[in-house]
Amino acid sequence: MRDDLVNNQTRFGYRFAMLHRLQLTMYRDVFLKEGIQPSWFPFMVKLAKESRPVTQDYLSQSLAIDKGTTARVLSNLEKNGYLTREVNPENRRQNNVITTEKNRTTVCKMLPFVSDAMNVFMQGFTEKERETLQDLTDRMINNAQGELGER
Amino acid sequence: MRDDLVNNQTRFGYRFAMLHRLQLTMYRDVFLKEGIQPSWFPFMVKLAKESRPVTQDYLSQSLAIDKGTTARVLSNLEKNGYLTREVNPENRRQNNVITTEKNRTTVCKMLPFVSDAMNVFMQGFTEKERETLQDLTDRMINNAQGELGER
DNA sequence: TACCAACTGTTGCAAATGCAACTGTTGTTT
DNA sequence: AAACAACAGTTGCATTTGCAACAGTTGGTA
Repeated sequence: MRDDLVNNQTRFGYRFAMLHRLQLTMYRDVFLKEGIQPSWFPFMVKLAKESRPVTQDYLSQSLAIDKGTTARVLSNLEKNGYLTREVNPENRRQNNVITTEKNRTTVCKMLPFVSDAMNVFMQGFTEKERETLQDLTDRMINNAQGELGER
Repeated sequence: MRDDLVNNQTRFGYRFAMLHRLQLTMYRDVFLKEGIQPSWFPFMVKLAKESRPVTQDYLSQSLAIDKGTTARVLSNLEKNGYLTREVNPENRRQNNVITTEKNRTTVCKMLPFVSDAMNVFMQGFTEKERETLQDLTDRMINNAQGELGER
């Protein structure tokens, strides 16, 4: 082992990727059994939380997911009845994307599984530690989105 | 906005995924310009740190990446001269995977870019906060790997 | 020895994903 | 008004990825 090769700073990249892969592994099966593709979920949750129509561009930007990918995922979600899309009459370049009740219901049904997975990750964490983690991760996301937004 | 729909616990899943996507966006270009596929990097780093041959199964398990994916990534890395593979004579099911000097050199060349990206994420973080983040993320990874390893 | 289960790696398949090129729409400038 | 740039979304392409089926190897058991 050559510990000098990779310092703690760079290892955060590895940690982010690991956490992402591990969580996917943890609930992929449950999602697929419910007919939900894991790639759908970020969009489903984001939409469920919105009370008014949003554009695809908004979803793409706020989730940091490519607009092409977004277009295809939304197309699948529409086919499966989780959302409706219609051209915005005031700006015919945009689509008004709106959640259905089916989407909200399904999201509520799936959230406990995510919560369970998160409990595995945070086994042995104090309430204080969970709060700290929340604070640090949210700040990192804001920092990164701020930087990328400037380009 | 319906904040009651998704509590803070479940939002950690979203945060992990966001951090992962954001970091990829941040240095994908730099990697590709150097002829490195982002998917190669975890394997390159892991191998560079090992002084003795490892199996594909070890890499797959320790990185939480599917063994099929591992086989294909390693095949590409071999073609590009970043590692050598040979059947282990003592157990002909296994491959001895060994880093080349080219791999170590390239990893060292790329690490500063990762480090820069991490600095963006942790803008405004105190040294103490970085240490806390390291502690919390490492514990989460251990928790999750422990759980998944039991299956 | 013969059989069988576990192990290790490979490959077919389907789905995901970023990029770039493209279409159509809107807004700005001359 | 005409030309052009910016915007929003779609699609072709190449790459990635997990799962499952498979092949070869090893170890244990009858």
